Amino acid sequence: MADTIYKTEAEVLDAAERVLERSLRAFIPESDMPEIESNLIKYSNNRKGYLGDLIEQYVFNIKNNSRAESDFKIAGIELKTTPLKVHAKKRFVSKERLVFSMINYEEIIHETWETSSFLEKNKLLLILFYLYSKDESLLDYEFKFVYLLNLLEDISEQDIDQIRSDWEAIVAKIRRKEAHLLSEADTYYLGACTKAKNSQVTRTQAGGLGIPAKPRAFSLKQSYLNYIIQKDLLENDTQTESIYKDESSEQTIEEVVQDKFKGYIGLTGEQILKKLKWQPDANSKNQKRLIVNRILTGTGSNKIEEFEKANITLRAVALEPNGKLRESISFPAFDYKDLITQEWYDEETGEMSAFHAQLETQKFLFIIFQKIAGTKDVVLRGFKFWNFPAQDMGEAERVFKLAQERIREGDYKKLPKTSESPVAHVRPHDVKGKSIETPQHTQEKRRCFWLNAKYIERFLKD
DNA sequence: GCATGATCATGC
DNA sequence: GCATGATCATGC
Repeated sequence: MADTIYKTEAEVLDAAERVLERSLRAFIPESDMPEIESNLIKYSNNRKGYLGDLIEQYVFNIKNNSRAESDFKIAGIELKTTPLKVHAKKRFVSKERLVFSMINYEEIIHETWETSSFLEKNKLLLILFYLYSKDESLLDYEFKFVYLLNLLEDISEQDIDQIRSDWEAIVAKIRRKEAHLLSEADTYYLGACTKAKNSQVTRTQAGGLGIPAKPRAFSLKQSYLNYIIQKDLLENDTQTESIYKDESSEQTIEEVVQDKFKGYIGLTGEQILKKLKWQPDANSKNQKRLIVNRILTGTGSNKIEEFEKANITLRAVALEPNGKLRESISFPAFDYKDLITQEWYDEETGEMSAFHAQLETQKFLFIIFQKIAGTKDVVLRGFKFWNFPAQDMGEAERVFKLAQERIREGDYKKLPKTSESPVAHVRPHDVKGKSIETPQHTQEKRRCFWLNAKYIERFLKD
């Protein structure tokens, strides 16, 4: 049967919407099943690519040929399939980032955003969201949403400006021959995520003599995709507040934050409260955090739309009067039995351990206060966007694996201490007296990974 | 002064 | 009620 030729977006969309609340199996004739079943066994390591191929063939009636061009040549649409998982409160969240084409380090340095191969290929996306289940054949994944997304028209101007700025930041790093230092958390909405069958694969970067770099692809961050799912597809009220003044603002996230804090840097806590004309209920311990929320949103809300989309975690830190940082930075408590099953990086699926994912994808916004000697007050010194540097990832991996080893041995007295690594350690993190079960069926207090105070301190200096 | 263990306050 | 971010307490 000849390929179907699609002439308009509407025709493609009509064809796509037939999959809603159904799975692929319903589209495949019985006679083709034996071959597909045997392919499924053969391709078990690359199931996602095969899912896309099957959709093109059986849902859209297009034979798989060159994938370099747009999937629907005439309509100019790029087809994407991406997994969802169930979430208790939000119904569905994205299981992964949305991955685009590979970054060609040697070619991309000659591009501009307007002429970029990224924009050329991906400005019009047809995204099929399916509900993933690890026990099911991919033929039985149920499709939940079909979304035709025109990047330049459907995404707000602010967000597309930010995406452009992200693209430019990634390319600038590649131009500096620092492709080996790229991290998904370098940028806000568009990221450069790793993409390789195994972690040994490397690519030559621009300039020829540079250090080999991991292959990476452009991706829309999982956090950004989640926002699209909640707002555009589920039409949930996200209950977040934008930090932008109005829709015509052309600033990046960093510029908006800069503007918000400008009038407050150098003031004491007391002066800031006066300026905000606001008094918190009690002299509570998280007063600094409440002040920061107030400065950013005006209302004190702590759910900021742009921070959720970009996976930015806000941390208020207090330097000592002498400029030292006393407190380390904590991560969520881990479960011992779960932790020893995690792989730092799963070569087959590309999945990361929780700690690795936090370091690779999370951006921090540190709001830096300094204690004033002899008083209880503080001064607002400034702020710093930061993400875990790629060159320290190996050390984080070492601490992670050390923790796993000691847990497997049941040696809870010897979990990695501050003195064992310049970067990270393991320490208790729990409310009083709360214990959980270990792999050895004993009870242990809950613990988590921390980034050493001394390690963070040097990034907070201006 | 620092490392390590322990706990508080808040919001979901 | 619990997880999370923030901070305190203790001992060397």
